[in-house]
Amino acid sequence: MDLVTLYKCLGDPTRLRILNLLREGSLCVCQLQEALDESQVKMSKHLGYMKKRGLLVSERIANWNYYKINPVAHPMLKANMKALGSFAAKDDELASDLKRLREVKSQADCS
Amino acid sequence: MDLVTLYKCLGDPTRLRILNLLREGSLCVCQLQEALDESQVKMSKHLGYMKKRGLLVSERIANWNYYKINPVAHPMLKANMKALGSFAAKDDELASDLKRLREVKSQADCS
DNA sequence: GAGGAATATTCCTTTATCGGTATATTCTTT
DNA sequence: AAAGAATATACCGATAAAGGAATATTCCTC
Repeated sequence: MDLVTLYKCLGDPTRLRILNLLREGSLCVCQLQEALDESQVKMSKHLGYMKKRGLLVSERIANWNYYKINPVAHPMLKANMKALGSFAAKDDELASDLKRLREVKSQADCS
Repeated sequence: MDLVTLYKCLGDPTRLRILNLLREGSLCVCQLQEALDESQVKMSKHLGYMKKRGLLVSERIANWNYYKINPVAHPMLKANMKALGSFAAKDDELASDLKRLREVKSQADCS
């Protein structure tokens, strides 16, 4: 995966919000959808976009598709994800996304 | 300047090549143009794109317009520029861009 | 195998991006 | 003021992105 592709993936607000949540580990589409309060299509498309470019990997378990950051993705991704963490603390939207994710997770499991 | 905008700026091959050279400090359009062997319009447009978004600042001196990285740009930019440095050492194109820049600089001054 | 849930894909429209050609602007020099 | 150099802008065409609506796929359960 080349650097330009990596930055293109990062250069979209929805994808940044998704990646912010994926710092927490593997998540399925509906969890992301709920936490970000966005449409299913939008989620699926952005996840597909990043997977296609090697940023994410997915694993299907029953009806659910779990996405996570590709552990062998570009090293620059890890650095930016880490920086995103400290940025998220100061950013209202990213912070409340995380908060909502925790609520979503604490509710009934996807299964 | 927001994070998404920053990443959009980084998500283009020509702009990454420009930024790689601007790590060396302030450069005028014709120096960049020569070092990257690209058209004047292309250079000017990408520089304008980044300036408009707060990534670069410029200073006109006589006929020449010198661009440099905005010292007060997003902190994430600095981190990525630094990382770009180590990446450039391994990347053929970025490395030869730097080489050519040094040739350009060693030649007659712009003035 | 029929129905339902989770997800992906197709089609469409709108908007952004990129690069080129041609032209304009700005500044310097004569 | 005219010419030339360095740079910017306007306009155009091609391509990519982004999101919505509708539909398809996949897998589970009954």
